[in-house]
Amino acid sequence: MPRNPILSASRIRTATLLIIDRDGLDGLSMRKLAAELGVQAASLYGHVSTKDDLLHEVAAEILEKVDVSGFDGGDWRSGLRSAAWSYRSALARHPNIVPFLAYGPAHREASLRRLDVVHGGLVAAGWSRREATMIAAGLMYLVFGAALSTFSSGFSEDQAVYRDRYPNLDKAHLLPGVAQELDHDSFELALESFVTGLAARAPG
Amino acid sequence: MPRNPILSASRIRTATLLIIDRDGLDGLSMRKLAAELGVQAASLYGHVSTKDDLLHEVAAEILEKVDVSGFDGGDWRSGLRSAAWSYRSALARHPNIVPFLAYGPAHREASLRRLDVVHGGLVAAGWSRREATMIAAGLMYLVFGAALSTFSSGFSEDQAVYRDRYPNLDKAHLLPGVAQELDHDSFELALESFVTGLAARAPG
DNA sequence: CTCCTAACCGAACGGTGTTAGGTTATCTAA
DNA sequence: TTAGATAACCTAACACCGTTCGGTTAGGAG
Repeated sequence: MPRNPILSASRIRTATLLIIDRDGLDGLSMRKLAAELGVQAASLYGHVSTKDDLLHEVAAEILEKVDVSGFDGGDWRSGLRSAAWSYRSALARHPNIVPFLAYGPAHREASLRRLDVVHGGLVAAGWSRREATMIAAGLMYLVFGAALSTFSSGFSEDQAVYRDRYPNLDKAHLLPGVAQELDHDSFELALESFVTGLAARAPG
Repeated sequence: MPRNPILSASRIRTATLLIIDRDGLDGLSMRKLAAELGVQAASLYGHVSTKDDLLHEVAAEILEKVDVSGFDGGDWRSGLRSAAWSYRSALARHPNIVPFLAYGPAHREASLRRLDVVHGGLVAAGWSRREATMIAAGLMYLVFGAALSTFSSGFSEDQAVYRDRYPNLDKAHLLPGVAQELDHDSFELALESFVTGLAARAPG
């Protein structure tokens, strides 16, 4: 093999995610990514077919960390809960890539594989195949919705603007520290309500 | 006034949405938009400050159609339900813009105004301010999550690929016609479960 | 009839993703 | 030891992008 490479698909993915986390999705360009790796932009194309493709690979890597093993033992409620929290924490770690994930999250290989496990667990618990599909879909709604409509990000504009304009709205979320806790508790409430509501019509 | 204008902010917004619906978010460029309006790209900047700004205006126009008036009379359950369905139908009409909406949906003027109404309705029904905030957040999770993780879009690749790979997954969603119905029913199940679960811990 | 000015245009700037073709360093084979 | 092969990177360019600058022009106001 001629010359030992300084680039690799994995190193490129890592640098990509680093830039996205630091500079946002719009802050990522192939030239900047190349510079980060000490290389010219064109060199990246020996390891990556396309910027879009690279982003999909990074997305897959993130979703690969989602753990649905909580579904194997125990009842479907705790399985659903642990899968949801695992999804949430995986996405919350890289909030800037979520708008990209919005291009069809349900169709990703890594996501489908996990949904398949969830589906299997639900059917094993007595739900019909169709119900299982719909419950899994509801899980995705919650997880991806929570990932992108967090209150905590970018709410720091001018608090005075909000004060008078929305008389009913709780202003607690304007404080950065509180916002994060509110995000967490809101997700918990939504998830628990979802599971409780499901249990009300559960089989067996 | 010299010369009667062929451009207007409203006409530009309409054409923008038309292109997004037809060609997707990536298919929108200022030059193409100008061509659609029979004009040069530079001319747009007399009516629009920035492409990003234009997209936000279009987003606002879409969200402006969301109706939360169902919250005024009746109990909080039906209010929540009607608001959720109104959100869903507004977003489902323009799925291609959803990835853009993912950049901080909770922070939009139009969205905040509606959330304020929802919040007020919940507090009037006896929920605490904090609970009301969290329930409204849960509503957003469901609505935006459903808007972007629909099963129905772009699932037509090669059905044979899916057949064997995900043994548990219900294959019903592979049929385009069924997919849309499945989306609808999944959202309904998630929403109803959410409301039912909430009711289990309702005040008054 | 003249002037003013809003509305649009032509051309350009810096930046983007991507490709074609050239260079170089190392490994293999003679 | 040397010749050739080739993987890995680079230089230069393409077409396109959002955006700005300085004209041009059409119509209403005096």
